[in-house]
Amino acid sequence: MNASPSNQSENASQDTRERILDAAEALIIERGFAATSLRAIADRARVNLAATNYHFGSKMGLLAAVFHRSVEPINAERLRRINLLEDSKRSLTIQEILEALFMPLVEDSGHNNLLQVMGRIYSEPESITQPIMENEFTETAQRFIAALSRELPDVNLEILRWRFHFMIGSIIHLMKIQAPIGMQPSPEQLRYGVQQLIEYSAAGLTAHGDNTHD
Amino acid sequence: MNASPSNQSENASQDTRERILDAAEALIIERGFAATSLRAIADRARVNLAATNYHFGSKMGLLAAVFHRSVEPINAERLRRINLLEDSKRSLTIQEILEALFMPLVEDSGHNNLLQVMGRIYSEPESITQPIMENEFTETAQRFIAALSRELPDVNLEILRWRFHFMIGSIIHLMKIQAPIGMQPSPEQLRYGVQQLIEYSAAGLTAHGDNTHD
DNA sequence: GTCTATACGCCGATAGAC
DNA sequence: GTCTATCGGCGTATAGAC
Repeated sequence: MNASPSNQSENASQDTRERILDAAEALIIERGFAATSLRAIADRARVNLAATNYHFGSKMGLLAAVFHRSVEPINAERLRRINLLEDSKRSLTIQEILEALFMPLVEDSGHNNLLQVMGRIYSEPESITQPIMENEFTETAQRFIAALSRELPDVNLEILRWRFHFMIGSIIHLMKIQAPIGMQPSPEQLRYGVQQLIEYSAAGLTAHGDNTHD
Repeated sequence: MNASPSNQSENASQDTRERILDAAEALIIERGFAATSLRAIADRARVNLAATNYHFGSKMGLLAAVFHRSVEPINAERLRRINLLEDSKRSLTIQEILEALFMPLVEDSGHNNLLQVMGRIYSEPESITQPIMENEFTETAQRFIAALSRELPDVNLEILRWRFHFMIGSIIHLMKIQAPIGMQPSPEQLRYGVQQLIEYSAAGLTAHGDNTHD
């Protein structure tokens, strides 16, 4: 495994790309995206400054690539779990669905810096970053909203969408406060926070609207 | 009222400061903070570039001043309402407390661009912006957590703090998606979203922890 | 004190040689 | 594919005019 490549020039190019991605990821975790310059990334990756723009087009393109590499396996695991649950044909609890959505974030699956990257990137400036994440997350969100709606027939679909957004806001905020400057949150803290979030969100999602007073 | 000032130089200085603040606020709402340069702000305010740094020390200092000017009356109104509620000496509903916290955001009190500024600023890059907002919000948060804790004696205080953070994440996310690029959300939409959030959060805050399954 | 003119060292991006 | 050179714009600092 990982034997010497048959085509060395192809591999060299792949290697440059990967080195840039690795360096960018490390620096983003350390300092955040806005505070990380392409020059610092190029230095760390031992490549020329212009190589970053050659391979990724722009700083934003590089951000999108780093984010995608981190979030793609998590989304895949989320979809695997919700598929498993739905294949069982039985009725699901809200807890089960939310566990399928959130537990892949805190369970180690090879790399363990996914959460740190996401925490950083979710904290980045507005209009540039948000479309990237929305695209990355749309399919997953639709699948889980559908699953929740199936188990919550009394909650109007439009209202359920609102509530799903509130939940997303909570998990984003959780990742931000758990991943402050260069500090690594302990896995136990993270898992505990996510468990609290699941309990909180399950209650919020199932709220019935007529208890407006007393 | 507003008669000619007795000291014109004092007034001129105040005027420059205010013009910079106004220009900064307008541009931040239009483009976001990171995308707004001090040069653009100075041009719009018809002052010299260096005047921005003279009056506010740095771009971040200017951001803090803009944010403070927007959020201070809202926090004052929040505290006024929670004081009123607590002075009544009766037991409060969670709904009432959350309305005191969130309704000042969507009720017009003179200016109506407070929400847009906050939506923009909450979307800005991480470590620079977050301390500003935390300082601005700490007193209010403590008062409301205390009020909620009084009415939720069965919820462990540490868990209640987690849940309060989840709720803050939701309102931040709501402000971000309601205030996208240059677009003004309708007051009805905003009010509806906040009402949904109150209902959702009230259910989440009161969740009792032993319904982990079925 | 208030404000201006000017400059310094970064930044992201790109054109063109190899 | 990679490199050098360079561009315009940025936040910031300061010396000096009023």
